[in-house]
Amino acid sequence: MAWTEERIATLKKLWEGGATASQIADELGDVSRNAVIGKAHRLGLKSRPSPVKAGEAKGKAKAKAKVASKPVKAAPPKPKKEAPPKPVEAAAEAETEKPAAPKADTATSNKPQPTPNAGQSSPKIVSVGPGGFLRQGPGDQQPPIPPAPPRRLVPAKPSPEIADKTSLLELSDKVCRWPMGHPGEPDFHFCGEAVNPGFPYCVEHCGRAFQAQLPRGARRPPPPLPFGGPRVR
DNA sequence: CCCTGATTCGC
DNA sequence: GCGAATCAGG
Repeated sequence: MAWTEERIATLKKLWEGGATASQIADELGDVSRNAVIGKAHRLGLKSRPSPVKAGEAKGKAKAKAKVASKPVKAAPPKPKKEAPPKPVEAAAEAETEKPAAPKADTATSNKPQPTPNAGQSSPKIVSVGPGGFLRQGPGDQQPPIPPAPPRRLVPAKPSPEIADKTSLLELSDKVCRWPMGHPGEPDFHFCGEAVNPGFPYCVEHCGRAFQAQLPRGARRPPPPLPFGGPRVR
């Protein structure tokens, strides 16, 4: 199966949405986990919680004589490139909104909701309130954790309600990208609320994704994040 | 063992 | 460019 534009778009969004390579591969179908990873890297997306340390790049590309096609391969000393000390700060993302929107994606950004669809929400997916938990299963993936929470959260008006499920193909800069459920499930979707200006999530999910740094003595006891969130000490 | 992503390298 | 094989950490 070739990598069509759609498949690539799906791969990107699922990858950025926090889905694992296996989940993405399963979602796309007809591709292996390795294919997904390889494609993701070729696309330039990479570096998400990787179990493997980036320390040494295993120069052990030993003799892979398995396929035994090229018997003699002159292996000149490969210059190992050493990454210069580069401070990791993807933090500034929260403020600067970059209009790097896919080509055929921006068209769906402005969609009216003629169907209120009241009382029709999926029973399995609940909107968690502050302090609530949303664990659907052990294999569930994490929402992207913010690298650097802003000091203050800007208040914004909560939208009345957007009952329509937002598919990953309908994501845009304007809607909340918080994943609901997990990829692969039929009703997996994204929040789709109007975003808190300057943030990738709506107001409610900003409250889950970002933890305000409160002055001493006014700390919040339980972090609302399921797990894996930045620990407040 | 299972899982994960990273990397290499023959194709 | 693609992805199986392989590696390495959890």
